[in-house]
Amino acid sequence: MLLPFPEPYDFELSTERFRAFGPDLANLWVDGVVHRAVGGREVTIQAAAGGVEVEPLDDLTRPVVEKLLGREFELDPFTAWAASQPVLAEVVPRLAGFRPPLSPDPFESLVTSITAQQVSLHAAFAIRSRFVERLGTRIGSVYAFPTRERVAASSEEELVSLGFSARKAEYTVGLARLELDLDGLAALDDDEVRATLVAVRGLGPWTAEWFLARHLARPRAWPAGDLALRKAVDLFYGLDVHELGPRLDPHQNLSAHYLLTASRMP
DNA sequence: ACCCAGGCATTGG
DNA sequence: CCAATGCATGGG
Repeated sequence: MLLPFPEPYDFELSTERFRAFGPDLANLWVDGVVHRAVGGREVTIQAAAGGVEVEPLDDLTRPVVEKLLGREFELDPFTAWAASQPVLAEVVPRLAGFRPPLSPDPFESLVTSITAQQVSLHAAFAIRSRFVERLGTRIGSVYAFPTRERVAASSEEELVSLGFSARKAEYTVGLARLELDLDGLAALDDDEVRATLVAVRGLGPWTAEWFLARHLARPRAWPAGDLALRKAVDLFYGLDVHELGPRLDPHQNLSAHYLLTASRMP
């Protein structure tokens, strides 16, 4: 069934992140089709005229797919603004129809970031794949990302056996067991979310900012500590990432995604 | 055999 | 309060 998206929308380009650094077992891309477990069922998503074809599409799967594909981003104001900006006036049209994917679940978003701290994304994807395979539930051809309950019940040694450092294993299990309403973070403003997350062991400024950007889709999220973003900003602008941030206000999040994606286009 | 990669907490000055 | 250090894996 068709889930309409505002034009333009380039599904292939937008889902590039699900395959750019190795297979993502929780967001599995196979031959132009994205597979994702939702509520114990396998959902398939593929490009279609006027939007994406989603099977099955119902009240349970629709909000997850909309979140996953970043349907909440308002691209028109961004592209109109970008047209008058240095660098972005060139970069954004080259990625016409790019809509950053989001992490539909807060726990998944945070654990994904912990696994990606410091190491290359290739290494992070490999480690995370083993984690998803071991602690997640297989639903057809895809895996449901491990639940918070399942991770809370697992041991740090088990995660270490999958390639987590002892520290990251401790952070991940600790987060799962922590008494903190992760869904409730959506009700807080940006600075409150930052303060709450940074107070959690293992979650620093970088992780908090990517949570704002990739889970909450906050327009002003700007992961200035991100190594790849620093390099992209230096490449395109010859500027320090902290200098550029305020100039992009209030479009930092989409700008960051476009710059990062553009920086790895051939 | 190195060295670096989309951080973070800990330790030592 | 800032600088230095260890961390585990994958790719070059």
